[in-house]
Amino acid sequence: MDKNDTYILERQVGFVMRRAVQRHIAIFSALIPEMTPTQFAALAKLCELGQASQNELGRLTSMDVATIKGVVDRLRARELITSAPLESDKRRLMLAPTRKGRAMYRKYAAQATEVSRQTLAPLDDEEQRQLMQLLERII
Amino acid sequence: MDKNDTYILERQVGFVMRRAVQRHIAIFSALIPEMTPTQFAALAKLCELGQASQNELGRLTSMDVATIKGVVDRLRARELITSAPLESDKRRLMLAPTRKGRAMYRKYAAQATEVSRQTLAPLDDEEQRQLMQLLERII
DNA sequence: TATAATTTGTTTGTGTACAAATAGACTGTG
DNA sequence: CACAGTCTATTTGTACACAAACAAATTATA
Repeated sequence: MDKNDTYILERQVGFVMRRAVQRHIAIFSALIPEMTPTQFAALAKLCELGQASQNELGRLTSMDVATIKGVVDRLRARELITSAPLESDKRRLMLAPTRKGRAMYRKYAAQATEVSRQTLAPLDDEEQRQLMQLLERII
Repeated sequence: MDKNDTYILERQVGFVMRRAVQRHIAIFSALIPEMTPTQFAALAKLCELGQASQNELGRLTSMDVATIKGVVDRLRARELITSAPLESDKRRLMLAPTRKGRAMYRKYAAQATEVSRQTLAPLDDEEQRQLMQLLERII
């Protein structure tokens, strides 16, 4: 078995990305203990859109139907968003942020940007741009 | 509010990394449907080491104590690894791959390398090296 | 040596994440 | 109109992932 054939866990992209995500989540929960990255993503996107169906919000935040349901349930339980079936299409569940939800988003938007800044802090500006571009290409 | 102050989900490292990991996991489970990336990581590291305590294996694979316990339980249930308390230190649970576990590892090691290859396929060699190096620096 | 601190492992609870099965609502086409 | 296909949401089951609390064993130190 050649040296280059050996499987080395530490050199696999998946492993390295998993660890990078772990560090990112740790930074996030240190700066924004009130909610998870996923919850914030859904709330932020909904605030940006004004309103959206659950499915639509899931697609735009890259969450599976089952996942977005759970996230929406928890956001609704905390009264950060509301949901109501759409009159014109009774399959769809329209979501909208509450005043409290919008306030929460405004409160943490700057912090969320800071999370990204700290995550990328070991890199200089050019390297940060490179990393983002490379990541976007392997999505 | 300045344009640059606006929080744009799609431009946050965390969001982009989460999507890249999603794609990676999809590739993994297409090529290696028999086990998860996490299970394979633990099995691979244990095969590399020959044996290790549960805690040690967790540290080396970046898994939380609760997480590694679950992973170990499932690998043991499938008879890919064995576990036994250590005589000289009764706190420690020594793990080792079974013959079946080693066979499984050998069977999929090349496939696992292929998973990394396909994940990075959109990038040329130089870009792949860059991405890996940049990721390693933000861990 | 007694006990304080550390290490290892388990348990519980919460939160993603996805597959697969189901049900109800809509849309398009014959 | 009928009905096949599609879309939206829910439910169930499995698998990470981490925090916090706990017990047991070991090590360090007073």
